[in-house]
Amino acid sequence: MRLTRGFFERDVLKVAPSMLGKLLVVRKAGKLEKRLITEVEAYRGEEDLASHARFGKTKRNQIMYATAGVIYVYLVYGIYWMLNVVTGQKGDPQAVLIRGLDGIKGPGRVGKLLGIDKSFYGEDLTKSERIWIEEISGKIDGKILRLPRVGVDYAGEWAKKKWRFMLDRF
DNA sequence: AGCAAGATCGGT
DNA sequence: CCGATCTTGCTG
Repeated sequence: MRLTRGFFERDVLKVAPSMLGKLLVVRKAGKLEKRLITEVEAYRGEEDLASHARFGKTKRNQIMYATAGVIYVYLVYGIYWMLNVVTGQKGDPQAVLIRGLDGIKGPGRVGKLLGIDKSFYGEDLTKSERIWIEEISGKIDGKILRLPRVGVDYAGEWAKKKWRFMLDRF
């Protein structure tokens, strides 16, 4: 069953770990690509110096201030599309970066596999016909690891926060 | 207008 | 360790 608005409207530190073990579904060339989400990172508010929202609202990050459940994508290093989900209350910039799927490690590879590009910016996960997240039947066993976020050394103390979550056995 | 750096990855 | 490749946000 597809996740609805309420799931994403909670604080990002609640949403991020609860996205683990959910199924990311993307329609690609007419076929549905379904993968378990195994690793995510939380970015929380303008005060979070690791977040793109640290400069306040800009053209690139404006979607982070929108209603939860929409997608934030951006290009890093001129090559890789990063797939994020906006969370929390409207006006409060929060997002979850999807860093890994079952069998796919690394956010750059996730974007590449799923064919993510600029056209996904602002897509609504609760309504879209080509991308959404589903609850799976049954339970995922194993614990959730909490680790520091990757590639944000410039963020000082904020780089040390353990806002990266991953399923132990993947 | 110009520039340095980037929520990465693959090859040396 | 380094290059790829291009957008972004800051500086002047």
